[in-house]
Amino acid sequence: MPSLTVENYLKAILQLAIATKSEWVSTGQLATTVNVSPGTVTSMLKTLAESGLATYKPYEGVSLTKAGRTLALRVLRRHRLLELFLVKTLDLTWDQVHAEAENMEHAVSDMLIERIDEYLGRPEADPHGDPIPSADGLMRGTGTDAIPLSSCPAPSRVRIVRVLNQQPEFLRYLTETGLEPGATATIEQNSAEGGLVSAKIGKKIVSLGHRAAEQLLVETIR
Amino acid sequence: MPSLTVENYLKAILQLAIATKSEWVSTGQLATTVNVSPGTVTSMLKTLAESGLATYKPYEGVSLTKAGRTLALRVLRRHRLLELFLVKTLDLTWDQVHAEAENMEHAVSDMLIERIDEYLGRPEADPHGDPIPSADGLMRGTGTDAIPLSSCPAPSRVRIVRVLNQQPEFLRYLTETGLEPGATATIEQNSAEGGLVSAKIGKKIVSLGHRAAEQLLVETIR
DNA sequence: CAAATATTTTTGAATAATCAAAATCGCGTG
DNA sequence: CACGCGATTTTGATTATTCAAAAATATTTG
Repeated sequence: MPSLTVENYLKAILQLAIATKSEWVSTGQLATTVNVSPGTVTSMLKTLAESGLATYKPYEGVSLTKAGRTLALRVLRRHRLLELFLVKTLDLTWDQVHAEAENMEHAVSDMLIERIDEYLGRPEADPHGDPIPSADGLMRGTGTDAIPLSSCPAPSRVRIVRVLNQQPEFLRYLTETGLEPGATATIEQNSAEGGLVSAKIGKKIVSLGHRAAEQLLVETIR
Repeated sequence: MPSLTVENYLKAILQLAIATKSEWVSTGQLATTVNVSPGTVTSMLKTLAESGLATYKPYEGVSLTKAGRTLALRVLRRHRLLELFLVKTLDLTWDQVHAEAENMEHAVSDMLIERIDEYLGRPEADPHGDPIPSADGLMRGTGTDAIPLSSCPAPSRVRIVRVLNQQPEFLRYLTETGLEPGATATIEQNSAEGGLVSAKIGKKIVSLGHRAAEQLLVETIR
């Protein structure tokens, strides 16, 4: 069984690969997200390569092998099901569950995860709208036609489907302003120059900088 | 924060101290329950002593300090609340939850445990009848007047309150025979010579060897 | 009470994960 | 195309946890 550390590296590689839309991930990126020094990453990459979990090309980067990807998806699945489970059973808020699931994801059995999946009715996404990989190791619809709020044309109506940033402060801000997955809003203004988007949500108008708006994926409706 | 390993040693010391009704625990006992070699235990005991979590006397054994005991009780509390939580929310059986909680107990925050405690209505015991230490670090009523089934006089009526052995096979056997906490039974026979106890539970008569009957704590009723 | 036995500690070594700092590599610019 | 800078890898060490086997200490027994 892979150690907690290995699981974390694999998960980080997968998530970076998805975020950057590139199969290969650099040592530096990994060092930052796993929060260790670059040298540590290098030696871990050799270990992963030896275990057949990743392909490592010095000075190039890493990519996951089939086995590595499967493992990483399993970790992600555990993480996301746990998040949703905690929200549903204990009413934790979506800004609390990420950190909690981060620890628990390495400590739960497949059997428990299966039970949770069943209990939750085989959900497709976690509280942030992130897709939950299926038990057979497939990443499901990555919010197929979802686009960043930052790139929505000025007069349009959208539904928020996913939030990419998991920082508690950010999430709490979204809750305050009503910008949660499932909510619908009308884009009133979107100026590239000013770098901000204004949307009417309920009766209020909310403005967000593009930096923040990029973290919200939405679907256009009607 | 104490490592997972340290937490496990502390928990084991506490449980052995309780089980043997002696403050001091020997290196050998610990080695067996933690499942490492005796030499490993010796070195860990020095570490625990240095951290102020235990008092170590070479060739004598260890005992927990106030700080060590508090920490150990917190681990036990997490373990037992998790067990009950899994049974209540996901319908796991009592023979499944021990192993699961064993892993999870090191990966959940105090906040989560508090939520679980609240959700469960501040329970006093886990599914095996083991008392749940309180949030302020006190071990509550250890089944005060409970005695081993093996020492129950022949004609008497008892209620099962606690099961000391957590092995899944044993627990499943108890479930099959109906010998679960809360159940009541009538002792029909108890012979020291034959080393077995027979009890009528519902309409059936169940016989148990003394070895097994020692693992069941009961209260005399009526 | 001394020899045999059991328990505990010491010793020497291994593994996993990490760091800081030195050495190396690769690429863009003048 | 050489130079230099930023990214990456190496090197040398450290910490935590573990083991097996040797040495030391306790305990039991004849």
